[in-house]
Amino acid sequence: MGLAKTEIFTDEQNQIALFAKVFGNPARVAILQHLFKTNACICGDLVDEIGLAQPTISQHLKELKHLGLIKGNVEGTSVCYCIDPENWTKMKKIMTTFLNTDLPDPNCC
Amino acid sequence: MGLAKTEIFTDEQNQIALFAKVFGNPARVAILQHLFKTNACICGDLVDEIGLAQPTISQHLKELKHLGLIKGNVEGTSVCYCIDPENWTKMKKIMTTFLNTDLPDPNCC
DNA sequence: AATATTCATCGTAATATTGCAATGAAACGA
DNA sequence: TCGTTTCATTGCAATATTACGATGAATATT
Repeated sequence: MGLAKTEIFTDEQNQIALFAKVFGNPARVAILQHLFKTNACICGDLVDEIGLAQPTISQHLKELKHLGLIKGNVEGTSVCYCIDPENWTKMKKIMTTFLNTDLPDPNCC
Repeated sequence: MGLAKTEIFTDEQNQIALFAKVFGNPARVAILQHLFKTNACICGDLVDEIGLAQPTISQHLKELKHLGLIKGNVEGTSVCYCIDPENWTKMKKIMTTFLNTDLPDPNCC
């Protein structure tokens, strides 16, 4: 297997899982945090900042881009990546709705 | 590989990744949502609610429990699972802090 | 005591993920 | 034009994940 049975879940549940999965690797978290911190767009600086090989960073960027959380612009030989504000906001809404579900009364177990 | 290089990241980044990873499967999202919805604790009802085999559900519950997000109480032959409010709140704080990072000025790329 | 119920654990097959070296492709400078 | 820089892509090895059948352990029911 190694493959989730997405058919039996709601679109919302699958979407939450997809977003969460992309945050499930510290390298991608670090990339996003760096993109936030530098505000300006960063390209291969990420390879220096984070201690991973260039193909590895490139692959993580690809996944973040595929989900729409970042976008990349070519600038000469280098590529400039940055957060996609609209999609980030959409994602945030979905995730926080899930996380903010009201806690049940503690008189449970 | 198949293994993230956790040594080169901060504790915060690794913790975010760990929490996110557990939400990265729709079955676990569905389990948590059901635990929230029913308020009362649920055991093997999850197997009926969600369309997965009992060992599969049991394994997902184990992972959620291992992270501390839920706890289980034995009640006769059945086991009662519920959200752990304190740890859920702690997790929520960490995740929302990450998600709520201020968006950079859009004059980027 | 014998059986049934409920859940955990083990073992396994199929697939996914992670990271890297090697190699391409595109744009720039000398 | 030729080499350099920057990034993407490919191919691979190691490991992780997902789901399930078979089985085990514990409690309840008869």
